[in-house]
Amino acid sequence: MTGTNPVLTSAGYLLLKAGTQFHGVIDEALGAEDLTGRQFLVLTFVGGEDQLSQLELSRRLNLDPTIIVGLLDELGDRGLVNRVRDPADRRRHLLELTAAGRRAQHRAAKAVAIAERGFLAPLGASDRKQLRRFLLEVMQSRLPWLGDA
Amino acid sequence: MTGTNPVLTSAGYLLLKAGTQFHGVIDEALGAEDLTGRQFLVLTFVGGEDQLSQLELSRRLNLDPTIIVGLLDELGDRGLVNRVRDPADRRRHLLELTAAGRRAQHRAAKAVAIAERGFLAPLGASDRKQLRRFLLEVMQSRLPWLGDA
DNA sequence: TATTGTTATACTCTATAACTATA
DNA sequence: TATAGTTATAGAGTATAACAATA
Repeated sequence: MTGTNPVLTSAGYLLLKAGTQFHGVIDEALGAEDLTGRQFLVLTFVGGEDQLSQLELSRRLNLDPTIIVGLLDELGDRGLVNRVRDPADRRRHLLELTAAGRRAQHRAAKAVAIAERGFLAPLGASDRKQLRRFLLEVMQSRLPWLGDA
Repeated sequence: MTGTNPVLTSAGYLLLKAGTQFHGVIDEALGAEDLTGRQFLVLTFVGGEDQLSQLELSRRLNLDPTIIVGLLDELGDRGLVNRVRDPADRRRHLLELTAAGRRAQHRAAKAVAIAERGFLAPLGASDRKQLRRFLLEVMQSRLPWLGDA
């Protein structure tokens, strides 16, 4: 197709489309665990190193704090996440995974990894690694909690 | 940060975040042209090689046909796009850019290219090119109208 | 007086269904 | 009878503002 506008083969446009399409792929892959991509990220962040408050979680997910409430309500009802009052500052809720939450996160992470493999299948293993390095390079300054992973 | 979950440094997660963040960057860059990213893509597709109907446009943008209506109404009111009845099938509207529409698309494309440069600034020129090749490889089968650009 | 989390409300966006005109 | 485009409506998702409890 000779006349395709350069915009439509630019890295930026392809990045946008890859992002949205991969989002769909993820949500589908997580359907078996009855999780959305967003819920999976909540589990992942809550299960991470630093014990997060709701406000800190909202910043990492780039979501309004009011949205976090409903997310945690549901994951709490399903017995995957607990809210614990911070004894040092009783306004804050510290978040932690239950044992079931940890198991669900692990299963979901496997499903996501497989989906990612499938999505990137047109690339060979070393190209996939290099793509990851490029993206890490680009995003490092924009995702401060990555540190220098 | 030693304990960062591998999910958060995976190609897939970084792809998602890069996509959403770049979306924000684009919308901001296009603010000067008073266009959203979506409107810019409409102009770009309509200005492209094949003369599209609204239905075909909705497929390329992956948007419901009912959403296209409002988009074209506004871009039409602003004198950037025209709807022309297809003489061969009078149910269809063929879309075309006005002269002003073509100028707006060109200006916007420049702004977007600059924004993309900024977004990918952590990468050198040859890494940017390679990133684009990787993304093209991955997305080629998912964006059929790219052909083998 | 400021901050964390919560609730209620309003707004935006999208999906669904029904309609017109063409085929 | 099916399709392209349109309109109206309802639903989902989000942002805004106000509130209770802590600091």
